[in-house]
Amino acid sequence: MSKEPEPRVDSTLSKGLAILEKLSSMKSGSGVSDLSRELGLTKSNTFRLLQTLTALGYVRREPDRRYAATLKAWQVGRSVVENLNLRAAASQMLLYLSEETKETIYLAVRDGLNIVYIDKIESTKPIRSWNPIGGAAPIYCVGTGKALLAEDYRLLRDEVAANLQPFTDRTITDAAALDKDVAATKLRGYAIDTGEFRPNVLSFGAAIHLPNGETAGALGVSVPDINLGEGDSDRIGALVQHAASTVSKNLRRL
Amino acid sequence: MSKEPEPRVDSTLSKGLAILEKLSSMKSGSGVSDLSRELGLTKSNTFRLLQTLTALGYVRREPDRRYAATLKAWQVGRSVVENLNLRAAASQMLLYLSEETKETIYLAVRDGLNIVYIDKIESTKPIRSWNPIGGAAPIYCVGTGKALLAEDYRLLRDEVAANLQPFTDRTITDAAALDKDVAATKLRGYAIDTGEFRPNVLSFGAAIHLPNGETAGALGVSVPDINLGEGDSDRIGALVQHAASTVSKNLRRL
DNA sequence: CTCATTGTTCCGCTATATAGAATGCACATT
DNA sequence: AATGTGCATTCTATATAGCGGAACAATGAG
Repeated sequence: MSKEPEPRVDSTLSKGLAILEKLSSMKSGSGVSDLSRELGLTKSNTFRLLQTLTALGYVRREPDRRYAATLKAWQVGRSVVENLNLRAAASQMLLYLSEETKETIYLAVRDGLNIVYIDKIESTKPIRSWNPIGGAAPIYCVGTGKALLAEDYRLLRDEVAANLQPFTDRTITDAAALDKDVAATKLRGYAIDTGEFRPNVLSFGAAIHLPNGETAGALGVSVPDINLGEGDSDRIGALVQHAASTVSKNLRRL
Repeated sequence: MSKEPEPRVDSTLSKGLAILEKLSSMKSGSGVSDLSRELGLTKSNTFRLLQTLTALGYVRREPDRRYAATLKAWQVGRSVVENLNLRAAASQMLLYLSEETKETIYLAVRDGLNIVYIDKIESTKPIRSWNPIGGAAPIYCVGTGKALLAEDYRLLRDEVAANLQPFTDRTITDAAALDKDVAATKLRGYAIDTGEFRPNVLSFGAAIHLPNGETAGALGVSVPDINLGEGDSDRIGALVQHAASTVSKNLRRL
């Protein structure tokens, strides 16, 4: 096996970010001792890093002497998304899809070999397909992901094909099937996931393009299979495709 | 002169976060040299920190060899907001409202087409308007709910309008009246419930916003109509509105 | 009043992050 | 081709920044 060059990481930075992540994921802050135990750091080390994070505004001391994450991390992260102001550009079409299908609508972008949901509208039907905003999924098994994969397939193929983990019994697990599926997606203009990530949850996705042809993201509809009647599949696919191309046109005007 | 405890900061951590912030604020990534120049760091230092950030998933190399922020920072920030303790941020203002009005004060968030009370302060007056913490109410007939409804009206209108159940003889039951009421709420800056959920129990509500304008929740005052004298309505409405905007500002500083 | 636990400070040592120079790459310009 | 420019990346010797551990303070419980 080829030896990876093994990236050199600054321990201070990674510990600091680990603390930040930990604090961000907790409802109410934590004390120094707890934190250090959970992260396997010494108390004094943890304390010092917390001081730094506090000075930088990422962490605040609660009146009860606990440490808690501030909204600064959120503001930083927000500016990342803002710089792709996709949400604004896509919101009307998400709404339209929601009204037309009454199912759960997602807006997603690619992040390496995953997709991340940056917006969604809940299904109004009792059975929901649940996925949080900010959640992630592998690019090769959900509708939005497959749409994005097809866009950059030459770039991504080898890396994706080398790592096809199964999530359900329908997940694509061999490169040949992947090739075929991507080709079908390109031909049809939108992607179909037949329950390849979550059992019995189907999804449809289509890509959104920037004016220069680059791929900006994808939107999709997620549907529990029992909600899907005869012919619904084609209808939803067409809706998704139309919505995505409309958003792409909107981006031109921005 | 008073000696400030002079916060001790870990330089590695602060430099790393500075890089992250910088990258997050740029539309398309940057090269090592540019970054180091803008931040006043050496190239090799910048390079090393970028390696670390990449290994931790906060930064990615674009195919054109530039470095760009991933959405990880955003995901971290997102979880801050999700775990954000609105109760803590709002508690002082709830108390203030309680002292000013002596009536029952509520803090609520939206959950689909209902609102859920996540905190309250009991009225000190003998006649109470009763609702438990954790209890729910339809979004279109109480003060806090109507404030939240007005925020996301485009998204919610059709669904809400399709299901207007009457609870009292004042409950809004047709879509036209709902439109009008929401418009009035928006104009006035706070919502009024004239006993539309419980007979003779009026309420007032105003929305709380995150720094980017997203709606975080709402707070409100509930008043039995016999407690309400001439002019009290305007006074309480103004108080509620002011309290909500103060909490919103608090969130900014968090 | 202990005793137990947490937050904070101090300090000497060494692993760590650093600066700066050297190397390697890609592409213009001649 | 040959040369030059600007970039990313690697190397290395050195100073110091960050580290662990233990001491100290401040709580709070029993």
